[in-house]
Amino acid sequence: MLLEVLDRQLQQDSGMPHGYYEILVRLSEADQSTMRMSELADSTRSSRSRLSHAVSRLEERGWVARRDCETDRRGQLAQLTADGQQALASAAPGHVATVRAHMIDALSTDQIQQLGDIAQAVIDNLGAPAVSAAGRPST
Amino acid sequence: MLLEVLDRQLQQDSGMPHGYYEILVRLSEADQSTMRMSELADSTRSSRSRLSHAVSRLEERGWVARRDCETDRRGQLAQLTADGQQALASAAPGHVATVRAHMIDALSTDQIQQLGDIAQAVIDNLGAPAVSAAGRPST
DNA sequence: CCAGTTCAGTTGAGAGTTCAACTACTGTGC
DNA sequence: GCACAGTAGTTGAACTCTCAACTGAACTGG
Repeated sequence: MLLEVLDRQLQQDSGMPHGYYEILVRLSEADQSTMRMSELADSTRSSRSRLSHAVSRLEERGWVARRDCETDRRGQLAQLTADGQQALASAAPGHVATVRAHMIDALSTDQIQQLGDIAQAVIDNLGAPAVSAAGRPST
Repeated sequence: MLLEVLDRQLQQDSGMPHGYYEILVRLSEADQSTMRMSELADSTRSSRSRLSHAVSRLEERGWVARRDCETDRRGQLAQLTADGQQALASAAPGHVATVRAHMIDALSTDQIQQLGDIAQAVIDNLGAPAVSAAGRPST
């Protein structure tokens, strides 16, 4: 719920779903502003399907262009366009501002540190166990 | 992203969007398992529109019934049905288990306490400021 | 009593996500 | 060389959410 609120704020602020935002960020960080679709999917932790749809929308907006991959004919490359860079540049400050305003500024330095540790602990735990709450002896 | 993962887990586990789950929970806690639509919307922090759609789906599944309000003819009452209680009962353990497995178990007692404090601080901060990150002097 | 406003809730369109096919290409083993 | 499995990516349907418009009912002032 806290999570939802933040998420919603982020989306509204930048005028795009933050999944899209992440795609643009990854691309902007990549060599030649270009990435393989699969890489992009993995690095944004989204399904291939989702990415495919998302890139289609971004393509419609002219922010990303698709090209064929020369070495693997199954492959597709997504490249950030000049317009896409523009869009990213104007969205980024809003994103950052919102996060700051709502989270960082609300917390003490200690709390930020703690939150980092907590997130890490949870993430570490996500991959492995999938434990049922029922049993769970000492282990 | 951490947030998304958790959210997705929750949804899958109980076989229903967790917004729906929350509706059922509120209703089950209410007197007569019945609430005014607006109350329900407020208490689940969802828009009236969203609630209206959601209750419609829940009604189709036979988990919730709508009735007219006797004192205010604009009003509608949502009531949890027997089937709805069933659905809730079978969903709840999964929900709880998932949260436990992925979050609670991963954290120390201190961290859980800290997380609570952090969430509270952020929430407290959400309502008021909406500060732009740029300026933000001492205030 | 009537116009104007506010409140309760619904509806429909548009957007994003997921899931389950599906196409097309690559790599492997015989 | 060929069947077969695996990989890359796309597509369409189903679902939920949001937003803006809309219906009906309840107040309020004159």
